[in-house]
Amino acid sequence: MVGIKDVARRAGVSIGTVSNVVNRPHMVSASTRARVLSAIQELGYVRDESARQLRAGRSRIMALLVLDLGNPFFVDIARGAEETAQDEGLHVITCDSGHQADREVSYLSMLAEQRVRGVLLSPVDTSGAALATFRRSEIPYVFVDRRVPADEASSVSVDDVTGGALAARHLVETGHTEIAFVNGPSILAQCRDREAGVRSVLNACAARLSVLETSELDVASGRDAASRLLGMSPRPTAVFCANDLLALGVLQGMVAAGVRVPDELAIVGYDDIEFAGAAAVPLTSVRQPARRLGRAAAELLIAETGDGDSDEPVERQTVVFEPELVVRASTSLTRSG
Amino acid sequence: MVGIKDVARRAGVSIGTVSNVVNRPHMVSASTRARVLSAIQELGYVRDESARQLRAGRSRIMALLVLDLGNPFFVDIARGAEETAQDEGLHVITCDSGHQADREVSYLSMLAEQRVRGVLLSPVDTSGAALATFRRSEIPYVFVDRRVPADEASSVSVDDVTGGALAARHLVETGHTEIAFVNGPSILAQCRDREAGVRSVLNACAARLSVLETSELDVASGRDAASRLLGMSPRPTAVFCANDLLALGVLQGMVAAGVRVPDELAIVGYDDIEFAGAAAVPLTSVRQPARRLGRAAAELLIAETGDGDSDEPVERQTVVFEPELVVRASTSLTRSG
DNA sequence: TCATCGGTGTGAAACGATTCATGAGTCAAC
DNA sequence: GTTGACTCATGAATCGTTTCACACCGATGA
Repeated sequence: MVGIKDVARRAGVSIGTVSNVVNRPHMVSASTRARVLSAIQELGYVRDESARQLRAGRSRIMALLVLDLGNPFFVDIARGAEETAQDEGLHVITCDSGHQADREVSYLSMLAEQRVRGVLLSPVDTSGAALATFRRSEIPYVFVDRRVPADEASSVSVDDVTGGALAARHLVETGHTEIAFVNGPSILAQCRDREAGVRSVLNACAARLSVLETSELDVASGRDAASRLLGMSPRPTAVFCANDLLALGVLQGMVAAGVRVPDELAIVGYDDIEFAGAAAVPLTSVRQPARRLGRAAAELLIAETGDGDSDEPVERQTVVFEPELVVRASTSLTRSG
Repeated sequence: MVGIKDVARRAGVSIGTVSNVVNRPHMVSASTRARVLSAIQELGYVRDESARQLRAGRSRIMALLVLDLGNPFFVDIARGAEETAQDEGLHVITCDSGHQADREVSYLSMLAEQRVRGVLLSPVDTSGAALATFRRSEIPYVFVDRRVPADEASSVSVDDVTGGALAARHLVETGHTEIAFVNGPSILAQCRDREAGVRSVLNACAARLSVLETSELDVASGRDAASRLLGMSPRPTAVFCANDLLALGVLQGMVAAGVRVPDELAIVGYDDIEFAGAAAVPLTSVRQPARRLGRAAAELLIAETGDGDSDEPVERQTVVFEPELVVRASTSLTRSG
């Protein structure tokens, strides 16, 4: 593989000069520069980032480690992060832990070995066992879609308690008193918070709440939940799902079972992914500003890693966005039900 | 940041010994090994992959560069690739070109600088302008979801001509004679092939075909196409879309306009993403084995990069999977239409 | 004529790991 | 007591860059 010294030889200059041509062209006379550039062209020289990084001690890559790329919510976060990174001349690599703690650990250790500039992290494991070892690497990280105390790290999240409350209030206001909450694994803070929001509203009124916990936050789990809901008596008249994938699964199960939505069962999802609006019955959902989440997280991380020229420690920030309820057909009675 | 020499000093051994403990533990006596390991623990040493890679000349990372992570089809490909990579002790990083040639170029040059082990590539640009410079880096690559001549590179794809024909035949067989094909940008080989498949069937029978080309392969473009379809006269009775995102958009537009599906308009999608089955009207779709695609591509790449120990050039392979039609409600008349 | 100075280019010292030839020590066999 | 074989550990060379102190050169000013 052709290296800088091959270029130097070809152009008849020293390797230092080649490096200057590449990194500080103004320090090199026009004629030399032209000679070096054409040598680079002819040889097809591509600079070796690992050598560069070894010398520099820092990488130009930031990582985004998400819970589930199958969830378009996280894809939107990735898009937001990439937008910001691109503005700063950084690259983003996206890793998918698939909700598995061991994969999270494996990715984190790889990222530490790569000495990435920083990590945007949407962690599986709240206990921090995975993070405990990573933290020693001193690579900065920012939590995404998870609020943590500011002394631990910066974080960008959406107020899930409010989100849960929004959904619950909407169901109460549309007259439901028998409500189910299909929640994901309670190990996830998002799930616990959404449930807390739901309870805060329902405890204050006459509605009855049943909570069904699923093992995953995906469509298949939603279908499972649907069959469990069908077996309940009295059967709830409304169901709120911890995310849109669950809601789509529940909807699918209900449609298959001939249950009319929203007449016999109202459904509210969470995230407002693009597919929510295109569902069998367009889903009412709690919208999260995913792209802005990604942008903000990347900005915080960049601020934290700084340009390395100032020594003052950047203070950590906790950014919390507000969710928004989007009402669609899945909770709006159109015919007399 | 703590390096191998800090560990060596702490454990009272040479750096070579520390390296041996990490990479060939059996070559080190038990007592020394224990001493070194505890030094590593205490100091929180994390080996620097860039130094390692600089020495080794090769990376342990393979890249997957896809057209659009917002399309679950590509997420499934990523999952498949990761499964295979994990078995080989490699890591996958996923990059999203978002159908933009300039981002593709930018990612490719980053990957070349990183000296990744190889790239699984689902390219925007068929002309190969982006690839032309990348090819000089001599980093192996395998095409995913795009067939190319075997002398150019290995490739793993699905027979899109057959896929298009499957969809068209299904529509003809269910009695349609006025058929629209909502296609993505014809710059994409997949789109051209699917159209060819459609034409091969429709030319042989009495059906009439109109082709609508969209600028993107996403839900929003599908909605646009829907409004164009609504304005046509005679209005087609069936529409085949080049992927499920387009189909979902068309479906959404039709439902919003009060057009009954499938009674007034039958719809067929492509890819059979998970959301197709959960749509407003469950979509008939042409299924592609995305995960197997990813797995196969990763396997080919790994075979190609080899273990570096043998010099015989691995011959390139062209793997082609067969698509499969999945019939659902969007093309099955249930009431008298 | 001599010091100074900006503009260019050089060469060597890092960066942090891996690897390999070599050496030091131990033990068994002759 | 010498030899050979074997086990462990060492130290230096190496990977491909960047960076920095220094050298060179022609021009300018005193």
